[in-house]
Amino acid sequence: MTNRIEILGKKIYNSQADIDEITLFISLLMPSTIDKVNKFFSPRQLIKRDRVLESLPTDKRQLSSYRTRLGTILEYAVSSHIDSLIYKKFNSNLRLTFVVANQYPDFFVRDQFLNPSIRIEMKAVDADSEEQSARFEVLSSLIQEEKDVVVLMGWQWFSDELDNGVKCEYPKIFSFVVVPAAELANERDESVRLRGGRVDPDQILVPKKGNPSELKKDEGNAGKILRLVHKTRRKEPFMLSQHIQRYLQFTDKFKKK
DNA sequence: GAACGTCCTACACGTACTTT
DNA sequence: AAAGTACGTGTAGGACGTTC
Repeated sequence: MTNRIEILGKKIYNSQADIDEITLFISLLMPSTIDKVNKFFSPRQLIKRDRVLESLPTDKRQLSSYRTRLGTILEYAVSSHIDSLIYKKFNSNLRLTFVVANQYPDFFVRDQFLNPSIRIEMKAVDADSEEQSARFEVLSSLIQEEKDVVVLMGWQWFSDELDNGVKCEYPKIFSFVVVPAAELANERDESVRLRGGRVDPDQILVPKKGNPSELKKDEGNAGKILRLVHKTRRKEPFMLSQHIQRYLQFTDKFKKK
């Protein structure tokens, strides 16, 4: 395992890795990272009192806000652990950096010359939200097929008890998937087309409700993570790529019981 | 009941303009 | 000139009613 990571990392900083290898590389780094975040970061810094003593917002405007915030914090924690792993193995040949410009993507893995070798978009999804409507809306035209991956993580509140008996809760990441961004975007675009829409380089268009022959700009539904793969394609998973199949296994974990 | 469509909110800024 | 007000923008998300 460790050896595989080292081989892949070396290929990456020598610019010899393809997108499947890049996806695998990030995937292999995730389990121990998530384990660390769940065992140390989250119970230490995201802990709060019991739901009864310290309730979560129920007002939807607060809900949206705290989920966004928690997602960002988890992205920070996860990315920091990934970076400490690659720092140990590759020193300054590879590093995981934040993209500080407020735009796609979230992170670059940079090589020794600080050139981006991998571009990462990270999404943290709350299992308890009504419809997991985190979105992947990046236009296909902005995606670099050979470099871009999306990391999705599912999290939920976990109830626990301190040694002194105090009841508490903190978020735990229970699932993840790493997918080439281009594949996910293609799947989304295909879904838009199957619904009668059109994908341009600069916008996603969907049929108007009253008058389906007329197209209008998508309002943000196309990228919602549970809607990404069109239902007709979901019925025939063997037609889909391995990556998309793994993506569907990930989203299945969110389906309401 | 799942899938889809509509409309809403927070944040972290920004600019343009008015009041003190 | 400084402080305050009003509204704008892009990126994060959200609930919920309607349709299939």
